[in-house]
Amino acid sequence: MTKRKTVRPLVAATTAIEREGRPPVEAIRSAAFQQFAERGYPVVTVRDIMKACGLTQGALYNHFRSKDELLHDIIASTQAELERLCLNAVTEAGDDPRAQLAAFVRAYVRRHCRLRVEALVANREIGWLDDKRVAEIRRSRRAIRDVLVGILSRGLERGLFSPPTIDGQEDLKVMAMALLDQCTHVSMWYGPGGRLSEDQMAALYAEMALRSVGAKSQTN
Amino acid sequence: MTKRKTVRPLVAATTAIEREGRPPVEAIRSAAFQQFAERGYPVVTVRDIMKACGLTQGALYNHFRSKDELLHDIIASTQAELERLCLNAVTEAGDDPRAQLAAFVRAYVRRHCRLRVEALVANREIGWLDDKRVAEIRRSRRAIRDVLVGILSRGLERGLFSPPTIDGQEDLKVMAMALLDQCTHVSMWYGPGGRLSEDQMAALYAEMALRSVGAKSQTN
DNA sequence: CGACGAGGTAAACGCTCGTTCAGGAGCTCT
DNA sequence: AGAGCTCCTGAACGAGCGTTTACCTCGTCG
Repeated sequence: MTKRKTVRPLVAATTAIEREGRPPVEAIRSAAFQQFAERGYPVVTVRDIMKACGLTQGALYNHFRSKDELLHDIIASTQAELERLCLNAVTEAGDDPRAQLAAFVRAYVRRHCRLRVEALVANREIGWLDDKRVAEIRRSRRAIRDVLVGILSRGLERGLFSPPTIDGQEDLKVMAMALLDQCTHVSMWYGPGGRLSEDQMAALYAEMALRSVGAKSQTN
Repeated sequence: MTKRKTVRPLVAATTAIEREGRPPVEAIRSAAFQQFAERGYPVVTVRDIMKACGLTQGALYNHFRSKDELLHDIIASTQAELERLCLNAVTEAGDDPRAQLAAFVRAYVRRHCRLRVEALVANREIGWLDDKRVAEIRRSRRAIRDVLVGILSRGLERGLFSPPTIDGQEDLKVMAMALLDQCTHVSMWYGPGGRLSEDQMAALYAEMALRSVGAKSQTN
């Protein structure tokens, strides 16, 4: 078999010819999102992206310095918005770590259901960026994880959580990673075809998280 | 920037020049595993793989029909072994669904810690295979998920689990996916550098799973 | 009206890819 | 010794890649 012509979508996504009066930069960004999500950064060509929004290869370089920079542009904006969303959810949830954890998970899951294409790309394609940019994204991911670790450790201090222990000691970082993995990868399989709505998914995952960390009852 | 020369590893992995007396097919398989895990299937070239085991490009085609078939070969064998491992763990765990769930999760997590390179490739690179082969792998994944669903539903029948409900009803498939996502993606970040051993990871994840599904106590 | 710049086209460049193939080295058999 | 294998080499192939370039087509404004 020689070079593959068409690759099956890595995840289902709506296909549509882009650009209905939108400024071309936006059309390119959105077409790139679709294509990267469906088939993965390295196999999507500049020609593919530009054809999807009715332009030709060369026109990309009127708007972005390179294919790499296009990827960075869409990943970085998505990631920044996710970080902001998580922080907001927690600060608006009041003082109780149980409410904070539930709010965090709900917001995080809802977003990964609704914007699964964007989430998918941001999570899967970082590796193609150069070192400095990858470091920037990873900092943001660590920040999100640390928000979660913070919630867990406050809940533990106040005796509201009793998470599993290993040799009598908790490992909050690992627990936070486990919870995040669970919520993040909803974007790999959740689709409008499923039985559960976004809100139902959010509620289910929040409940599982509360149980995992042994949250004392009487909660929101 | 033109075509990228070197890409940062997507995940840390030991690098070593392969082939110490092993038959070349084995050396190729193992070199391919390393490289696919570190940098991803589409950007790893046939030349890369063969250089890593001290041969030249052309020699690949004495052992595999194509680069595609090499990928299929290593993914399929890994996946088959995972399926077998999961079934074994459950049947050896006796009759109690709580013990079955714990045994399943322990085996699954331990394996994804120990063989994280293999797990990573099998999970991330399926998309590059052709339709028939991808269907085969997905069947195996579904089978594993259904083992988990079976455990949950037996536990529910016997009143040993009380999982979260959505509008008064459980969704065992979604719960099973959530648990599997959590355990699978350990392979993305777990490393020998971490505080927890494989067994400790397995124990922690098993405990989280039992709590998530509301397993009644007196267990293991 | 004519200059100008923004933003498009399509050919071309240099490179790398997966794969093929003619040739050769090193075995084991007879 | 030499035929017949198994396996490897290294050049070659056609194709596709990201990017550059020369040119074209507008709408705007002095």
